[in-house]
Amino acid sequence: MPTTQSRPTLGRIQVLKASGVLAEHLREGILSGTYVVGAALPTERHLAETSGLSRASVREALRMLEVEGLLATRPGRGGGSVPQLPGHDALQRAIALFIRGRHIRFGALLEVRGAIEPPLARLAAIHRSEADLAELDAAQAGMEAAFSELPAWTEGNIRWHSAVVLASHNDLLIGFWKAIGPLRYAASGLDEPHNSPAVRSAVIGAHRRVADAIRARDGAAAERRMAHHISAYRQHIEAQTSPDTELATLE
Amino acid sequence: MPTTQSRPTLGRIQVLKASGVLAEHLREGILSGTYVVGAALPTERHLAETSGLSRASVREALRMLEVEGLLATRPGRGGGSVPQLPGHDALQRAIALFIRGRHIRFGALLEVRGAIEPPLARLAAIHRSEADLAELDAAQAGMEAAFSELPAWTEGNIRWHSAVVLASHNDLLIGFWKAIGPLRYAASGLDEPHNSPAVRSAVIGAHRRVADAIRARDGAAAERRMAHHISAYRQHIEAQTSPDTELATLE
DNA sequence: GTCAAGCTTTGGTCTGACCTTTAAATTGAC
DNA sequence: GTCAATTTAAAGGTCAGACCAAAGCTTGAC
Repeated sequence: MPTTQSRPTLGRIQVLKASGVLAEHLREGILSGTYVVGAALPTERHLAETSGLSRASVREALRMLEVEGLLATRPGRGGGSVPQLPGHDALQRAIALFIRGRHIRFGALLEVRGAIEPPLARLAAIHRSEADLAELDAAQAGMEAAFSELPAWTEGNIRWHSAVVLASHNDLLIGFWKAIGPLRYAASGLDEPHNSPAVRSAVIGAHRRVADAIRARDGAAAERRMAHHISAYRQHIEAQTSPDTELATLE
Repeated sequence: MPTTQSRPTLGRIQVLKASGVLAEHLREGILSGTYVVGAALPTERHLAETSGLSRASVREALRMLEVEGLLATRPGRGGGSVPQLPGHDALQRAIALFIRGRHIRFGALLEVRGAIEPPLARLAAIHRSEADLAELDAAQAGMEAAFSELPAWTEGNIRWHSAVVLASHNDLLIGFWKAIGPLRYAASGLDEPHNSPAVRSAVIGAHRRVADAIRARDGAAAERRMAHHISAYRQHIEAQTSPDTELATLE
């Protein structure tokens, strides 16, 4: 019978699950401010009642939003599901999953870092505040003071690079950078015991030049110098670690 | 009584939920290959039996993995939960949520694009294959042919930039780039009806110069020229759209 | 006033049932 | 025998109701 009826193009009807619909509603409510961040949602039983769904469906929706970083749930009286805005941690988890799942090689991570950190330095030169400069100086001073104390040196190095990145005030790029950081460290052996004093002196000089450009609001110079610095680091690392190493578990 | 007992540093004991434990097990199994991608997982009832949990808990775990992009579930006989590796779509969803939640401004998105696309051009020059060059040429020819046909022109423009980006063969950076693309278009009015013929001629010239550098494997030139091209586009766009526009709904 | 015991609220989990979807198996007309 | 319609079975989707566990609140003994 129905062979000659009109067949409008209609691809794969999207069957919506109850939990999915509720999740969508809550997601939109949290992002748009209808559900106030920090103030607990109605209880599961209440959500079930008002939505007409079962508690099981409500809970599935809440689990989804939890994974998305949109709420945190705590048991017990005074607990509940508290909305929050997705932070760097949620972004980082998603990126880490992507990296593991797609078998991203270590070399590709170095490429990404080499790609985004110089532009971050440029943005830092443009957007940096006085407080950013102070933190940058403090990190630099810390490294120079810890010149011959390797754990502190490494820690200071991370702090310095973080200071540059944060000074960019570009939250999304900062998120990308922070997401690949831990994986890089994990793959390169956590700290870098392979730094000769000569290398460390060179690092201090390079940092100083980048910081000068940021202070002078010279974006082009900051980007160029950071690219140079990272390129040197990369040659240094690639001489010791195979760029074909596959990234494994996170932390 | 317990004031002087030894107090080892112990922060916030992590209380694990049954669903969380199961999710972790399945996640690890999928990523490590114990559960074969494409081959359905055991049924929910079976998972419940073997794990000793209830079906409700099993389903919460499955919902979590579904959000993470690690599996797809279909009802009906022959259906089931089929493992998959997280793709660009999952990454894009997470990034889109981050952008909405953190109220990232349109201007910041332009910064991100300006930051990562030039390095992508450099990587394209390094890693491009012959097939990549062919696609790049085809996109270029398509644009020139559609010079006075705006929708096709815009489509061709996207295709050309995609061709450059894909030629980089850096899956993570490609993921970043693809994630911010739709949001950029959404915020800038989807297509760009504001292109005068003079602008379009300039675009064709700029594209040709970038492509030449990629063909010649000249990474530095490709990056420089792409940066120049994007910078011009950005000034063009910012004259028409406020960079302070907040990004709203996706798609 | 202090502190411990119990109460109450809220999420966490389980059991078992029933509905819906979809592919496979069966049946029957030709 | 072949093919289409029908039936059946195997999944996921949903629900209802119970009980457990955590954690703040209340109350009462001291």
